[in-house]
Amino acid sequence: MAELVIYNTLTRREEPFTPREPHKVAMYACGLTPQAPAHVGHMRGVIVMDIVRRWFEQLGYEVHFVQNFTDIDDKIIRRAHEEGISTREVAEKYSKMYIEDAEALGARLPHFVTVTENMDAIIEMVQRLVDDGYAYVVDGDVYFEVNKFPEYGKLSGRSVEEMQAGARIEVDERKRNPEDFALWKAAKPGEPAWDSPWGKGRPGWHIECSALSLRYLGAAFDIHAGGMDLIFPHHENEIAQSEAYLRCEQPFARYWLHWGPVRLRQEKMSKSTGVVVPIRELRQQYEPAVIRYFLLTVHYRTPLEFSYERLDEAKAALERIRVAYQRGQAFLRERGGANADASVAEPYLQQFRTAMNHDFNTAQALATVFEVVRELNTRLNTPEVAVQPATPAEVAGLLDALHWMMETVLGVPLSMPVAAQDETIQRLMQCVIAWRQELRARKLYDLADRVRDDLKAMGIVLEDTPQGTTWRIA
RNA sequence: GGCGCCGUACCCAAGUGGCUAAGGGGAGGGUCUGCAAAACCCUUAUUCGUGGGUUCGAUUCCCACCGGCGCCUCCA
Repeated sequence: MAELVIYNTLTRREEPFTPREPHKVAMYACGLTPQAPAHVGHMRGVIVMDIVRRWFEQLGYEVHFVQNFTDIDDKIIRRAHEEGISTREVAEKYSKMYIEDAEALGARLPHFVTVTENMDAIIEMVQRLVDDGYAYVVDGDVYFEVNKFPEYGKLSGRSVEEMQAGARIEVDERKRNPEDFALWKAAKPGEPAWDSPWGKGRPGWHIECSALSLRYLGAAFDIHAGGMDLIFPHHENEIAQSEAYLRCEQPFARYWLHWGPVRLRQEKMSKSTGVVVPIRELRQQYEPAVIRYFLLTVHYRTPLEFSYERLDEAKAALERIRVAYQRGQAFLRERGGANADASVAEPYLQQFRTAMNHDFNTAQALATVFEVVRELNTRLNTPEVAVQPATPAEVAGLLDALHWMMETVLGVPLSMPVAAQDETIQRLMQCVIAWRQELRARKLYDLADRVRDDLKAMGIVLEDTPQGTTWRIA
């Protein structure tokens, strides 16, 4: 079987994946600052990482997946003022919302860690950077000195000189170089603050990810991930401070994985510009499985243009997969179960694995899913004519394959929405279908069609087949 | 100004130095059906932004140009 290949931002190449420790994967994703409701762009990261962890597990790895909440920073402080609650309450409120959204989309949760619970690790890290001469203290602030780290710029592919040429930021006079960044910020009056060797203050923006990932995963961990917009300066700074902290004896992280932005009307979805579709609102309009499917239709590094048309397409495509799956299940109910025969499904499983092994190419993997759907439908369609009439064993094998691809790997449920599973509704539908059958038998087609039309208007689809009438919620 | 990405059919979107350029949505035709729906079959890119170059051969590699986007400031 082909081995897993991952695109590594650090080398700008696809590389075969080799774990730090056999059979184990340690991975870290930069989480968010919980200070506003999450939008579709955030959820793309959630889904990408969920797929990555699931695929590693299928390959037999034990995965330790850590993600942070930056639960104290300037934006949280501002938000707390606006809402008239504490910074802690702000962080808890929006973290909770984020977790609910992630779970609704079928993501298994990472091991969440926060800044405020790990202040000791951060202070210890900053202290060593000061002691080793990588950082300097000014009026209670601590800055990392970029010039002390010769490899600065290796991730984003830029040099300090290039950046200075186009610098647009107002330079803090107290910094030795314009590119130096804060590891620790002295508290202003009234701000939440923690004791440190440099006085009361709080961590700078980048240090938390370094301190938390190294504390929970150790040096040279396998995967460090985030949105592409974090490559510079966030991840560049993380590498500098982390590898300086490790005294340049070990790399910080081994594979850097970045997913592409979600755009809306040709512009990146971003809180700062207000160009945003909150996932909360979208969940009112689309089944979470459809949203998840939509996010998987494009390779994770490609920018994804959000649109309701695309969501509707995703809905139709997912429905096609689900209807085939249900037909197969109905066939097995009628013909009796059988030990699954995987021989028909095997070539498709191979193809699917190849796609996933090629940098988690879900778009390509989905093409294989549809080939299984066609195989299944073809066999179920033509019982007498078929060269290869469907056997329960083969159908069971194809259904197993479909289930594994969609639910186990891609995390998209094949079952219909819960209403269809309600027992009362099921009995009711049986009655309605029986009545309508009677109307059809008496050739009262106008009435039979009215029943079907009325149900359609309610979102219930009736389909008459040679085996009887089926129904589903559209 | 610097660094980088992208441009594949009506729409979305994989992909490869050379076999028929995946798949989905949509549209048209057919089979089946009381009619629908679903499903299946056929049709929808002699061609992969434009112009050069490398090569026996390029959509795929290189250069230029045109168009779109991201980062360089908080950002997932």
